[in-house]
Amino acid sequence: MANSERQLALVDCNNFYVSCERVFRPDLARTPMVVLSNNDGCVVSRSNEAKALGIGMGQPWFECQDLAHQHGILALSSNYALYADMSNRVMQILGTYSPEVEVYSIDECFVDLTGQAQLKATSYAMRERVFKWTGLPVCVGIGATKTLAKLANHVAKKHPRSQGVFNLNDLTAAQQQRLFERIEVSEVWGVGRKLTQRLAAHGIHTVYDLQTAHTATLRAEFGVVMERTQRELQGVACIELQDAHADKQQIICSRSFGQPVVSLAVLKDALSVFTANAAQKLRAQNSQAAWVQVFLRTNRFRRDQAQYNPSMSVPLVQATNDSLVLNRWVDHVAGLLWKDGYSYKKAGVVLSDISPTRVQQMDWLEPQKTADVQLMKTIDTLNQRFGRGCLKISTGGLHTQWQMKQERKSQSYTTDWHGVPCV
DNA sequence: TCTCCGATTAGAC
DNA sequence: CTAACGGTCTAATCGGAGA
Repeated sequence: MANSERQLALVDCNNFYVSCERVFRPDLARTPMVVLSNNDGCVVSRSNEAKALGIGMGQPWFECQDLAHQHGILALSSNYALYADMSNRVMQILGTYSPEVEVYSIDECFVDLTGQAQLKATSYAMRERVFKWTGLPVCVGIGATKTLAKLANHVAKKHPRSQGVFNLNDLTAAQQQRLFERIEVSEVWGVGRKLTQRLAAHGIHTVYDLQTAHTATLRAEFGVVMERTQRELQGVACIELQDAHADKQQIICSRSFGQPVVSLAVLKDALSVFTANAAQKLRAQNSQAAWVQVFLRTNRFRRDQAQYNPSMSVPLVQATNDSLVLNRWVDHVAGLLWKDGYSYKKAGVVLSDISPTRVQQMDWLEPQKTADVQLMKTIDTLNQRFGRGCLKISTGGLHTQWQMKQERKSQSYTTDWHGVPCV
């Protein structure tokens, strides 16, 4: 097809968390293995061997016990410090291939290769360099739009013959049609479980069906998002690359508890740690929040237990990023929400109505306090140097019952000297 | 009836 | 022995309250 087409690559690491673990444990290269979510709850990354054995993405780990014992599947707790560090290395390498890149997630990056002289050679070289320098396998999908690049990446991953690189722009219209007729619509970026069902009700089952569906009807039934997706599948870019990473509009810190929480003191302890984390993220992007929400959750999977999932928001008179101020509100709200007699499984703090710290809402009644700004800076600096949680606001982290289970964590090979053999 | 805005939903990973 | 099921974020859309 036309060489005027945009050549947008999506580079995606294969089985990212598992692959990161294997870099430092080459002996596990053929072991069926998975990485678990927080609390060792669900499977969030699977080796090819684990996939082949039928372990599902997002499956609760306890459901896999039989299979795991039968086949000796290894499960590791997630080690985010390690994955973040490996991710940075990959992104840095990819950044050398184009000035136009968007780090889309921890293991994915869009790279605009339009106009590259040796496109094919470059794509393979990119892949080989990442592998050589980090030990991580990646696949490269290329298309004229982000949605097509994602789809191309799926093809590259699925078909070994592609050798890890697939360019949709190399296909004729007829070849593309035949390919799209064979890919389920659920593989399309933005089409999840619910939409797959609703699309099926309209006779749309394959990528080709969606690509060629009647646009006005699609728009009327499914809204703008689906129309954009269709346009993107047709090669019309509707979703632009985002250069700088925008400030977050909302910051959440929530966690499921290792043990159910049944006392207000323990809940407040957990919430104060969540608040400190959330506030630190806020300060890291030089923002302040004017809206604080607290929520509690009982265990929704326990049909036998009474359910209570309250949440409450408070608007602040003055936006702040001060952990102590925020924590006073969180603490207060927690007291209002709390009811004895329930077994709480999860809680969280949400900061929103976020603005840059420069913009200060004037308040006649309560003059702005600046004394604590220095204190917060000191806390952030110390925590950064000595590890998060080394310094915390007075009430947080004294109880341990609520803390999450992580019984299978690997060492932080790249970021932490502790546990690294000295010889 | 319209508009605004908080709550809910759906999706990604 | 039983029970065990993640965390953060965005954008669109829904729907109730008040104008």
